[in-house]
Amino acid sequence: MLQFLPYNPNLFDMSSENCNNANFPPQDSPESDYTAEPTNFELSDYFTFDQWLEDDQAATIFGAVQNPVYRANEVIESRGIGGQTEGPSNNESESGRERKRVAFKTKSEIEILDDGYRWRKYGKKMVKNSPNPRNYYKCSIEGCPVKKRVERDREDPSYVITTYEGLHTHPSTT
DNA sequence: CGAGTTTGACCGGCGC
DNA sequence: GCGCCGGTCAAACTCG
Repeated sequence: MLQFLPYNPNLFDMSSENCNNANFPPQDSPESDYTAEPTNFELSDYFTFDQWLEDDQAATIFGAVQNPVYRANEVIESRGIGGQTEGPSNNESESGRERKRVAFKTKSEIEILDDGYRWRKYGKKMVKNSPNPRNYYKCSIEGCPVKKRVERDREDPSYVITTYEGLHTHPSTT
């Protein structure tokens, strides 16, 4: 069962050795590090989460969280999927990179948050069981495979759910 | 004119 | 096989 973790800036401290620590981010919240007890958190159907991202590649994605906009909007939930290798030539080849997926749920009036990258919208769909459309974006940098989905929380439209997939092959544009 | 957006069409996976 | 659904494509369009 997943847990709701109160926002803790240390969670996103990518500059420290935390990135190489197997316990990063913490699986079990140390009592003193959080302002509230973790509570059960029921995910929407939109995402399935298996495990925390553990390697420093996560920093590429989590870098978005270090952006002031995200901090201001209080990241309340973030988890990643361990990538699955696909196709005949599996992992470690430069073309068949491991896929990573990370979702953020942020309280925000606007849906297009500045996360340091440029995005090109390529699709919009109404999804079942939600009154809100889902928007699809690709990173504008040529050759960069990163995509993201943006939609409003079906239960609380004041929240925006952003899902990143893939790893940037370039530094952020800001 | 180039870059980004809009929007209906198209496609593949999945359950029946 | 068929229909549903989520994801992507691409032509037309908008904007600076």
